[in-house]
Amino acid sequence: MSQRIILHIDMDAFFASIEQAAYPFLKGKPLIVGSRGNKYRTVVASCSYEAKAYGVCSGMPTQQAFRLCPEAEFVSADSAKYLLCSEQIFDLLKNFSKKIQQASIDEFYLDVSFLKLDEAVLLAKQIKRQIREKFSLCASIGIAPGKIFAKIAAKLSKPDGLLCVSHQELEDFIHNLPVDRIPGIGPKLTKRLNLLSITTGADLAQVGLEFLIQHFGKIGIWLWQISQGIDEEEVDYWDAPDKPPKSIGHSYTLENPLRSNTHVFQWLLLLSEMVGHRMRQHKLESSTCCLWLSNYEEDILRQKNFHVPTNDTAVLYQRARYIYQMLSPRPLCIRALGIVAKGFLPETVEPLLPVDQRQRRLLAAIDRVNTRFGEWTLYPAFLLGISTTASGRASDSQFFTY
DNA sequence: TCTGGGGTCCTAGGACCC
DNA sequence: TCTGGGGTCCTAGGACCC
Repeated sequence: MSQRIILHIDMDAFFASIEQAAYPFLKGKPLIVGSRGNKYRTVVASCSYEAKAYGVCSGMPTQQAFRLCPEAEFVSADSAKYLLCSEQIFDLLKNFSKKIQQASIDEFYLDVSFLKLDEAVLLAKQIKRQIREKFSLCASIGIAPGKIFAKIAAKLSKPDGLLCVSHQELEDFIHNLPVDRIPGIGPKLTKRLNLLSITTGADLAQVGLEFLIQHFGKIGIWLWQISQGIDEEEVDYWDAPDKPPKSIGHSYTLENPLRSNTHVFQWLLLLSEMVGHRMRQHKLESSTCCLWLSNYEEDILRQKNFHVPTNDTAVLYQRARYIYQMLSPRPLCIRALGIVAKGFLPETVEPLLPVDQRQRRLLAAIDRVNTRFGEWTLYPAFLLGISTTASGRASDSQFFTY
């Protein structure tokens, strides 16, 4: 049987590089891209290599990042722009294989098993060149006989790298790999492995399957497979239907903590509308509502199955509010809150009751207005007075309530 | 001035039913 | 009437990823 050849294309400093390409004055400068809102109250979504040189990295609180690099430029993330660019890169990659899969906004897999290995290396060089010419962006590419090994190779080759691991080289590659470089092994698992004197792929291979199952259960099987170079997960065809999401949620960390129920209810309605709107876009209804709250001491997560699926903002809101009111004790002060919907079913074709049919038409009309004239053109009157960058709303005077 | 926001998958205990 | 075993669902929580 011929060996598989998988390419993992991993964009370098994706968001920051797009901003540098769009605004040339940012080129060559340390740049931090964070989420919308106060630039000192967020985390680094992406940063340029000039910023990385100061020790800045993704996921770091921006406060810490600015301490390391006070002269860094800051740009609020523009996810629509990054998504568009990601789609264009995906379109470009479709030219090279029918088996191509988007792994995240800035990562793609390409199965080119129909090529010889040296041809695959030439193709990878061609892809890098085309991405540079068309988008002024750098991509790192890993080539290996399995998806996870290609991904590791791409990460190791950064920035602007190309690393090919042949079938013959795979065993050495894995044996020399520190376990914390394997995607799926995070800080906790690394610590547990290290306590058992397992620090490399060679150690994983040496302790054997039985030992790994004994200590890690199902994850142990997966760890052993990695140590043996086994990864048979397929790359999807590019025209495979999109998998529906398993959950849809929104959360928001507040500038000032909430201390009154009225304010909590306003936020729950806002979040219900955000979640409901996205479910309606996906034509999904959910039966399980999950409420997440954080005060300064702990996170509280409560979910409840309501059996009757819905994507109606008002019903979602009632459910979130119900879960909130059932909390005992209820936190007196809330710094962040969120709602997640899960347990999806496809939207019912047409509700049976006239009252539900009217509500469905009303929601659809509101969604159409907001799609055409901008988010939050129409919104519930109960939200008057909430000022938030989370919703993307400007001032109330430009909008209409219902 | 000290940690965002969106997800996925897995595990484990309790309730409930047969 | 009591007890036990097995399966499934619900819920909470942990770990990880980008």
